[in-house]
Amino acid sequence: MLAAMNLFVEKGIQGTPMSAIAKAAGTGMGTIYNYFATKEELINAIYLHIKTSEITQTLKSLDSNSSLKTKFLEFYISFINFYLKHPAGFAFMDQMQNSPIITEATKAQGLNAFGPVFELITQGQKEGIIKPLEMESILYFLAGTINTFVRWIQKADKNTQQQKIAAQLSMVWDAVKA
Amino acid sequence: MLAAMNLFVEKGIQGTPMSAIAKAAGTGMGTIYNYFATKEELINAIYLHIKTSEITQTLKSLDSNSSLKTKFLEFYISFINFYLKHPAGFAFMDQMQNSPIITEATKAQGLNAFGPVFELITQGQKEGIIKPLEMESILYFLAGTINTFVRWIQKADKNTQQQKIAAQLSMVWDAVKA
Amino acid sequence: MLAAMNLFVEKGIQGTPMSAIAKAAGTGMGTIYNYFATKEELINAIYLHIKTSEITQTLKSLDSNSSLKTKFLEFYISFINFYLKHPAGFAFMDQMQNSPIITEATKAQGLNAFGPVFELITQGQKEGIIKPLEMESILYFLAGTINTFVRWIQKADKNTQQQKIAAQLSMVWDAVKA
Amino acid sequence: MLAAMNLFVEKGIQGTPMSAIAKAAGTGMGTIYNYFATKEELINAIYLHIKTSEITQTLKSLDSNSSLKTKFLEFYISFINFYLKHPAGFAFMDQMQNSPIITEATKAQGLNAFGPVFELITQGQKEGIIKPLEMESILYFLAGTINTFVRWIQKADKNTQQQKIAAQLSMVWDAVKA
DNA sequence: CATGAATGAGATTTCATTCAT
DNA sequence: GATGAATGAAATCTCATTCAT
Repeated sequence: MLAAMNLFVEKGIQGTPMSAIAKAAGTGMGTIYNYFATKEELINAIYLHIKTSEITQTLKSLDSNSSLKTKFLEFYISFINFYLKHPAGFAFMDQMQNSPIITEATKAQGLNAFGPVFELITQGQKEGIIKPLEMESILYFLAGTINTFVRWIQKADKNTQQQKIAAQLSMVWDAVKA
Repeated sequence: MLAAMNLFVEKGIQGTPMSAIAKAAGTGMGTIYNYFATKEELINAIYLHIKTSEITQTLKSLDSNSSLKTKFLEFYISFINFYLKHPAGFAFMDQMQNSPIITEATKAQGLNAFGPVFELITQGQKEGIIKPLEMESILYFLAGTINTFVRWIQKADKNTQQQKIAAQLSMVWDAVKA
Repeated sequence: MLAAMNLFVEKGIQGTPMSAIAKAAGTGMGTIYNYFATKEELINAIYLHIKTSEITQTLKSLDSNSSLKTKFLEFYISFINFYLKHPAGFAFMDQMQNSPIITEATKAQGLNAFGPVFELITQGQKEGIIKPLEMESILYFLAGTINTFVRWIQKADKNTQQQKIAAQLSMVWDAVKA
Repeated sequence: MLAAMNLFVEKGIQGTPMSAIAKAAGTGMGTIYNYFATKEELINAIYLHIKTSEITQTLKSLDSNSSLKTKFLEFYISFINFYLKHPAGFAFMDQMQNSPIITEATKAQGLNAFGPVFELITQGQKEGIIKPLEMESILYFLAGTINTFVRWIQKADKNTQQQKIAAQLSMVWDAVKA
């Protein structure tokens, strides 16, 4: 899966034959097909793996004693850091986000992992700290900002990253705070 | 180009042979190749056409007498409405956003059209109305929010659209306002 | 189709890749697929072509002034001669007779051409010359005898063919005559 | 072998992977290869097994006190009944009859078992009851009629089978009788 | 002796592009 | 300038067979 992901990112889905994946992974092509019935199934598996890791990793770095605002921002930063640490994973997800290859079932499974984010926002709304808008409204808003932000700072000078993140956080928090 | 775009959206780039485009467009395959040297060139042309229309159309609906905040929000709404009116165009751009098929040259050309948005934001910053952040920081932020927002409300109930847009605007404005 | 048939007979269906057919036919592989959507469709087309020729050719050699018995035997001989003249065609049909590749539709179409044989036998039954059995009973009987007979004498010494045919006819006629 | 035969009949040789046979037989793939060196060897073994059973079973039902004509017809009926009782076996043989997979050696071995039929016909010829034609001429004739006949009545209404068999016997006997 | 994961050669099919008409 | 039949490289996927366990 790792070999496949890297190739998909580098050459595109289309530009990566299964034979190339097998070679990069050091196996035979048939072996891949023993685990993933089709190329699409392999792609979905990678998607789900990243989507799940995304949350799992992010949750680890959460300090449960912080204030809600701090927790929220930590969460947001965590996501950004996750993708900065895994640029290939980000590029893969970016490419796949709207691809018809990712099935609805996979997307639904991927969403499952996001329960903790729901809770945090709901809690903030109860406390009157976060705007009392529809959950989806807020989630899609945040997702959109993370996506373009990461795409941008990946290409930017490392020295300015902290400053850019601060700017981003200021916009994000003002956007959602009540 | 229209026939091609609709097919690309419906069946995917991969799933749309040039022969299908020719048939849908009511011409021969050779004719397409008289105007676009390759399939990729055709795709880039469509991309650029939409990107340009996006701005052209949006500028039309701008009332130059409004306050800066109103202008800004009108701009934002305009973008949303443009894509709501052209769902195939949106789906196409969404699909192509991170595709290696779109060349850097095309992307750069697409950016050219965005001069008026630059000016508006710069003006707002001078007046102390908009956060004094890097231009790109703000632009990517806005672009990200528009993208996921449109994708979401396209699928949503038409009756709730206005309310969702209002919610979105409240977040967007709070995010960028000084 | 001719190139394909010869290869199918020589190497078997399985043992004949489309690339080999293309090469033998002096075309590109894609060209074959412009006329036959799949390998199976090509095989069905060959089957139908032979089945149709079988009757067309046979009918030509029929003397309409002969007695019914003579006509019947001429018919029978004609079939045999057709296949002796086209051994590859025979081998192909022999191979395909019970193959699941040949669709029911193709078989039904192939049967259409056999109207004249039906008529001849019906006529013979009316005249009390041929056993008053079910039409299918007689047809399958005859078909079975032709099949194994041709397969046999193809391998046999040419000098004894006439004698073998005479023996066969004596059995066939005794079998069906009233 | 039984599991393999049933799958071959149902899905075709081509459509039956060794893994499917192993699963259906409740063993591992390797185990099959301990008994049959290749898939083709397995197929030849099945062929030979059926060919041998065909005669063995048929001989059992023979009444040695009957007249030669009766014996002959009993033989013929016996073959038909054997295949009606083993439709999968028939379908398998039908499919394999002219397949290049069955080796000449296997075919020759299969023929060995047919000694008793030879004798019966030779005896009939000596007694002047059966046409004094070449042995092969008669055998191929009979084989052909059995083949198409069984294929036909397998699909037919069970109630009419006896009547169809009677019709068939009348043709067969008239064909071979002196 | 049984097992079944691993293998990769090879088969079918697609489709961007060309070019004679 | 328009056309679409011809092309063949290249992609996905299958499966007989092996062999370490």
